[in-house]
Amino acid sequence: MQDMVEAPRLEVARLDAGVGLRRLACEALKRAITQMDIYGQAGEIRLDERRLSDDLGVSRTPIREALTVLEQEGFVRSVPRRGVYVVRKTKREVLEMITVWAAIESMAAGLAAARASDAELAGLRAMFDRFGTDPAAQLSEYSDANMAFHKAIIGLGGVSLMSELTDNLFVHMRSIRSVTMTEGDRAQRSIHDHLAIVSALEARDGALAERLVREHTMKLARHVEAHGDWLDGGVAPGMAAGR
Amino acid sequence: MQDMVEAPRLEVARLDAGVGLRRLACEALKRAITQMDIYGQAGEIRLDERRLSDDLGVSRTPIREALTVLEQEGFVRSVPRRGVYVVRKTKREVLEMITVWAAIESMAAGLAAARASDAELAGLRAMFDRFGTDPAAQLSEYSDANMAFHKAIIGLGGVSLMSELTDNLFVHMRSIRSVTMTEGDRAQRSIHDHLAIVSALEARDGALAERLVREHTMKLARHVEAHGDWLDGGVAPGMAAGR
DNA sequence: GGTTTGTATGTGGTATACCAGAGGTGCGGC
DNA sequence: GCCGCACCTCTGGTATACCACATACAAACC
Repeated sequence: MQDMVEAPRLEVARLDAGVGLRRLACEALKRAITQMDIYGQAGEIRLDERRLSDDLGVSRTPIREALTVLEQEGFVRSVPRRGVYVVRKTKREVLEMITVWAAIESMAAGLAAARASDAELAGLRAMFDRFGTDPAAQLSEYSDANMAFHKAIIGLGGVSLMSELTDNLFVHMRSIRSVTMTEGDRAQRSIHDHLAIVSALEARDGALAERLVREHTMKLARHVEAHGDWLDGGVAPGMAAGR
Repeated sequence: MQDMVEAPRLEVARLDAGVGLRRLACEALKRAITQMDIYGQAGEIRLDERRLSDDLGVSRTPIREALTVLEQEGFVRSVPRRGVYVVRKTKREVLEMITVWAAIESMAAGLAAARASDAELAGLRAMFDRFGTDPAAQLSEYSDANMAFHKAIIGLGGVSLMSELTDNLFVHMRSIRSVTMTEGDRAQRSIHDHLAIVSALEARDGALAERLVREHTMKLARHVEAHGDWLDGGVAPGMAAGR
């Protein structure tokens, strides 16, 4: 107004007050649940509200709100007057999640072929250089890279709702990644599929990309169909050996 | 025990004890929000927790939990220390919902072609006889029938997760059905598309059913793209004339 | 007269107290 | 010794009280 020269302003960091304990508690609980090997131990895993509020140092109210959110997202199940239990996904539910994932990601791939920029596709291809072509080395690390790849494709679709929906699915899938990584050459073939998908996207062949993505993901579904029986009541294979 | 004849028991409605006030409040609020014409009025629609708890006759705690659920489902937005507001979907968000819907339902149609029984498909075709072939008569009723048809297809896919996810989407879509029903012959063409989809399913042509469903739904997306500008800040057309 | 600051009010966030129902355990009767 | 009932305890559900923050209005000072 009075001049072009700005008065020397104190650049404070805008500390986001009001983030609320609910969000904090929710994230803490989700982290705790996802990194806990749910399938490693037998018996129902019950969450005690009072115990949680003691451990986290907040009252029961934010805990309850966080548990409500987690229940909506499918991580826990609250049975009235009994308590809230960590849910163990059944094989059928895992297969359903993979199917929905396939549906969404395949459409996202079709959209990405049309609207993604060349630079974005180049970035997608660059993801492979980051961890090399020997995925058998660090399975867990490869698992994360795998997830990142699929997330990236969905993001390239440009429909943020797809990213939101699949984010939840991926968090669920992460807890059963032990089954997705067995059979060492599966990872190798997975890489091959991924490269073919990137090539289809670069060729702007939406229909092909769509088909490849769907077939790739449904391949995982068939794998779980064949080797995922331990989900229904058994114990995770290889989990006893430790993380 | 003592006899086969049962003592005359009072069949009370089993006022769902244990379901909790949270569920009750949640459903009441969702009903109130969905049947309120969100786009008819200008300005932010704020929900006062104390007012709601007074009106519903329960304390603020179940109200807050219900609002948390509704926020997760995308009906309201809670900004800290300010209040909770009813969300108005932007045109972009509506388009995203339709896109996700198309992705899920098309895959469901492909699955349905393979796994639905003949009887189920016959029931699907029977849905058209229920309200005749003149959908222009009662638009709102046709809208519901339309939704029911698409829900049925998704149900026939056999993946219950798809039904759960799209149920939320459909509830959101319901509140903007005014735009989906404009252009009288759109409904006519919609019926035509639906019949073609049923025929493809009956022919067990999964790929065709998949393509038809996706094209049909994306037709709606293009319609919204063309005529849905009032979503971003305007007032719903035809809403002023009254319900 | 305009801007700034202080205060008051209202609203969401949190904590806590109370209530009700579901299991578990112990005691008594059979 | 075994079964059943009653009481107790533990836990989730609900209500309410309190607190912190945000906004708006008003007054005072520049």
